[in-house]
Amino acid sequence: MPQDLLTGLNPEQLRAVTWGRGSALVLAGAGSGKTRVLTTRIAWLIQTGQVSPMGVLAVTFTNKAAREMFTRLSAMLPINTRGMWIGTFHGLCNRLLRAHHRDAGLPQLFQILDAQDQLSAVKRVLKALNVDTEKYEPRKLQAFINANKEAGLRANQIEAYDPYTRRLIEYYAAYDAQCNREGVVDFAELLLRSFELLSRNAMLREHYQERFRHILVDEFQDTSRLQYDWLKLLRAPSNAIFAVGDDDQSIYAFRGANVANMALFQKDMGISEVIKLTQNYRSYGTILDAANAVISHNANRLGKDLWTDAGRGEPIRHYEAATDLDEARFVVEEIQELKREGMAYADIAVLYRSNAQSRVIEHALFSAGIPYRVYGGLRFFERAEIRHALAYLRLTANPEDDNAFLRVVNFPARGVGARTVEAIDAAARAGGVSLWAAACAQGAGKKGLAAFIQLIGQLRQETRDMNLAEQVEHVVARCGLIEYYRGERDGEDRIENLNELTNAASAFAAEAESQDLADFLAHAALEAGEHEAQAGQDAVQLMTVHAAKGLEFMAVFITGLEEALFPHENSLTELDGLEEERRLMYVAITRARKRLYLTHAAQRMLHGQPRYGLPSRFLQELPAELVQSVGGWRGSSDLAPAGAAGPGAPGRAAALPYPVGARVQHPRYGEGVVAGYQGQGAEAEVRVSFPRIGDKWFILEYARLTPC
DNA sequence: AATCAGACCATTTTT
DNA sequence: TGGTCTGATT
Repeated sequence: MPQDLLTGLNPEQLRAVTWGRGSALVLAGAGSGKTRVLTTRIAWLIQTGQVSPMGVLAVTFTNKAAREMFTRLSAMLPINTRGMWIGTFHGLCNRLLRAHHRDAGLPQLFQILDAQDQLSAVKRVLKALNVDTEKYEPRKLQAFINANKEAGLRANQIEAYDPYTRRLIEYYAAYDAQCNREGVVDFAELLLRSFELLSRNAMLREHYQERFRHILVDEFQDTSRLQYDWLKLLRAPSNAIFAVGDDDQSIYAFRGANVANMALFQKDMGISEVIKLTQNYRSYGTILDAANAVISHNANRLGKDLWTDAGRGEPIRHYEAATDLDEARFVVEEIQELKREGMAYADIAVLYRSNAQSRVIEHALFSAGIPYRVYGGLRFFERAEIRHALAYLRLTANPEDDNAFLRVVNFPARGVGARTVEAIDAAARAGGVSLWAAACAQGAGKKGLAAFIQLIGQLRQETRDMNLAEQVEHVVARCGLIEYYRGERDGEDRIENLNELTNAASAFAAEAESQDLADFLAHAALEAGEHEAQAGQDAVQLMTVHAAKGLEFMAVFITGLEEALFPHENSLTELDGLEEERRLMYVAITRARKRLYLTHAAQRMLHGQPRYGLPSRFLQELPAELVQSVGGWRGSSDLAPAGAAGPGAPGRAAALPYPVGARVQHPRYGEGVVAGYQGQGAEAEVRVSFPRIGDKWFILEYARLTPC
């Protein structure tokens, strides 16, 4: 009964869950029970008979969030949630396009290109057109295509005012033509194609509009222009969209996310009043105050402050490291202390702005014998051996798949060299046929190629009557990859992964109740799998701040809080870049439940060069009373940064007007940090590092520096 | 076909 | 600094 569902909700949550007046925008702060609200609302709508399970469309950004929703919903309602339309934008579009492939102009078994596949497809297009890839870089073209598709634009809809862009448009068109020819779609195409399908086909559109009485959107601040338009297309005027998001956690603008959709949504739907979830169930007061203080420096906000009734908690700890090594040492020592106090390693996260920062910390953790896990490596379905195996599988399903063909025609090596492939490619282009067809036409003579053609044909035959897991197992066993990796030095792991692929297939078959190879391949593309996980192991979590979004930890270290690093220097030249960096800081702070450490290093090795950074402005934006300094190199004389003791440095530190790392003011360049000294006596020079300007050398005697 | 040296580059990346 | 990519070498 409804009371059961609704007990334990706070007034804000209750209001959101039982919202009854059309579309709603819910501003859900970090840790405010957003997922709970979303799933409870779905359950409530169903339980009160306002909608049938089939009348709900719930959209998320990640597979993880979608799974979470399924799980919670199953726990709340005695219904079979399997057939419900809950999923990622891409997953749901895939579903839509499979169901209406004919109307969408796609083959029934269309393949999905992931980012890597797409890049190789782009390269092939450029090669076929004889384009100078120095001038038109494949990656740039890929980004151009995706950005435009995500804005809802086909090649012929883009306006160009310069010849360079006109060329890009031309290549975009050629790329789309190639994809159509090969029956493949990239990620952005899934969305654009289904958007076009629905906008062109009124019958279909009305059918789904009629069906989805309630549309619910998670992480609404991350929707792109096209995703928002897609949602609007699916909504009949009489139906409601329930959008949940947090503008303060919008950190993916660089990937096409458009926070402005939140304001636009209010306007489009005539929403006069935003529902705000501001009670936080994750962190102590001090941490929330810090988060509120930092984010209050942003100008363009819908506006909300988080609060808790959990009490103040501990102060935030700030450590000023001399160097990145010192920072890592501090992190390790504190982790050891936390462990001694009884905290599990897995409850501790070390966050950083960019991946390059992980190495020093990893090294320190490794040396100390502390188990750790780094997010952000290759995921299961992205590994080379898995992609090879999938390519064989794709060829058994559809030999015309040129991407797959090229990937494995000579892997493992079977004597099909570049010349042969070149010839096949030329023949295919001349005849307007697939590489497979061209290979079959001329393959008889060439030994290796004949073997390949025979192998694929054989695999095709043999797997015809097998179930999914058997197919995968058979292809993996027979395609020659196992033998190849057996001969490799570190091939055992790869063989293990290949065997794991069979398990992945049976797990998929069970979960999705599908024995369809195409479904499995789509799954592999859409859900690349867990990040390098050793699940169950008690290990410290290392990740970028981006990767930490949505997660929480008892203790969090935010490292590298230096100007030019966090906020990142590149962001300062981007439109609203600094605000996005600040939101990133906000996300980072709100990951911590109990204890939060902030660290920065006066000197850090970057690209093989020492860099001297000022403390991040975000540190200054924190109210001093929330932060407790836990020491650092300034406080103890034995921790001078490496730069001070190098060859050429003056013999006696006392003779120096400023210690290395001191903040100084220059009349021309502004505020900087003393980075080092060189030379003696009258020739002594001082190096000062200025943010955004770089390092400058001054003759010590004449340098117009003042301490600050 | 595989290995190696040198060039080049270096924010973040749910799908 | 170190990872990746390319082109030359064997």
